[in-house]
Amino acid sequence: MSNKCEKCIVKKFTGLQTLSSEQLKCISDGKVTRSFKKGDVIFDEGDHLKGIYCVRYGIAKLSKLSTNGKDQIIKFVSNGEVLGQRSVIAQEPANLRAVAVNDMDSCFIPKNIILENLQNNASFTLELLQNLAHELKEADDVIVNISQKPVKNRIAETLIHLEDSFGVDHDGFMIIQLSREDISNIVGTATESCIRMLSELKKEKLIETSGKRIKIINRNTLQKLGEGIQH
Amino acid sequence: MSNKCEKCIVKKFTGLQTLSSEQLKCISDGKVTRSFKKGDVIFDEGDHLKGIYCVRYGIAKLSKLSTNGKDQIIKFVSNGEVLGQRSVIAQEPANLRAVAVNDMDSCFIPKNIILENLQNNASFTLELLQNLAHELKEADDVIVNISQKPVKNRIAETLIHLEDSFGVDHDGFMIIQLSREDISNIVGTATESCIRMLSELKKEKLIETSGKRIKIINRNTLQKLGEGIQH
DNA sequence: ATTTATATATGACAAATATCAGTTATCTAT
DNA sequence: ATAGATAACTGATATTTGTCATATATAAAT
Repeated sequence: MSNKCEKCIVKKFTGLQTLSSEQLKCISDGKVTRSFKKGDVIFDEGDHLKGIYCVRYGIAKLSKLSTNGKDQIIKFVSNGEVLGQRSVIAQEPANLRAVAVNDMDSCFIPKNIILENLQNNASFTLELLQNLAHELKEADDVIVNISQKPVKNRIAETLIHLEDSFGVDHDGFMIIQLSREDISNIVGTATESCIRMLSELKKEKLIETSGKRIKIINRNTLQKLGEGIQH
Repeated sequence: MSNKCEKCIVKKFTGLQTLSSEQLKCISDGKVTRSFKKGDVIFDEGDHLKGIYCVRYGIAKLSKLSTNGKDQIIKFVSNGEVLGQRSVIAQEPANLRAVAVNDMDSCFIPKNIILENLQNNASFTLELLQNLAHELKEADDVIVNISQKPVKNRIAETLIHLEDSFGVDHDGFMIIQLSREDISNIVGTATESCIRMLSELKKEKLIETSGKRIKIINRNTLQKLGEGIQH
């Protein structure tokens, strides 16, 4: 795996593609490759980030602690996506906590390089802008779903979304493996409720499980359920 | 009220401050002042926006229809704020519906002026970027609150937020007047539940009401309730 | 391989919220 | 000012979801 930014495939998925060769060289020289073990905290709510993390391999979850002590998962970030951009752009402390869902490799790009490009590189900034615009739309969707759909539908939707985002292995089980607690923290429900709903989905032959591993076996019905078309 | 952009006070609250005098002149010449009556739909989900709306006077609500037929209110936009920026930036159809909460005046700035500035005017783009970054943070907060706090707390928080955003009149009643249905669509609950909670807050002497008008009379306790400190 | 810890699962029950029905108040239009 | 329409309110009840207790399964550690 090359550690030259010019050759990194990740850049093609991010605003980094708009950086010039010299700039990429510069990042490449200054950058640090940071690896995290499953469960490691990449940054926490309130941290002052010194740069952004470009995920090369693995998955991170972004979450926020509620006053009731529950940790709401806001989104996942994986290969070719970027962590911490919002905070660096707004020059504010992180509003979310980032934790590695599995072992993870990332490139750390120092804040000053980002800020400099924000000043001088219009296409870079535009790219970030469209990134944020997309994230904002997704956040709006989450708000609607979480407030209007019953737990079971939200779980159905979450499973579809997780499969689409991270794919399945050779047996058809989803690549991403989350604890029941994580899933309940995505949909915003009690862990027991989440487990119950998964059991129902199993009984209804929409999914199969094997430990943490989950396989969708009736995608159509599950998807309709997630869209709230039927009970 | 001047209709020259160079002199418009609104520009100081928006990215428009970063436009040059010639650019402002250009917008001023090309722009259209658009007025809306209470309840008018400014744009709808799926509309292809031809520009953004800069609110000079009045308040608009942004909402999204759920599959269950309920309209989730995502946020409000008022004086000096901008409507439709996300869609124009992302060059996508609107993901939200915008409706005038009361009579409203706005300046319409055509898309091409925005897009051109996105290409050539780094400070303008940066300003928008920070705008979106802020909106994104707020959306994250909404997700956590709506999924983790009970209805009563969310209503308390909403009332505090509405008072802070739009202020009170000489009698201490909130300027913004929403229907009970609107309030329930902010917190994501049934209208009857919302009414019941407002009644409780009245009994507990945290608020007073007079028709649609609401006055906060024990801000401290209401705020603590909204923050989830106590039941 | 066996113990220990942690995660998953299920039942019984409590609490929160939604729904439905019906009443009263407020707004709107003539 | 009055009639009709719409919104606000309240009670009774159903449904959904959360909590607590406990059992079983899985993972981690010696």
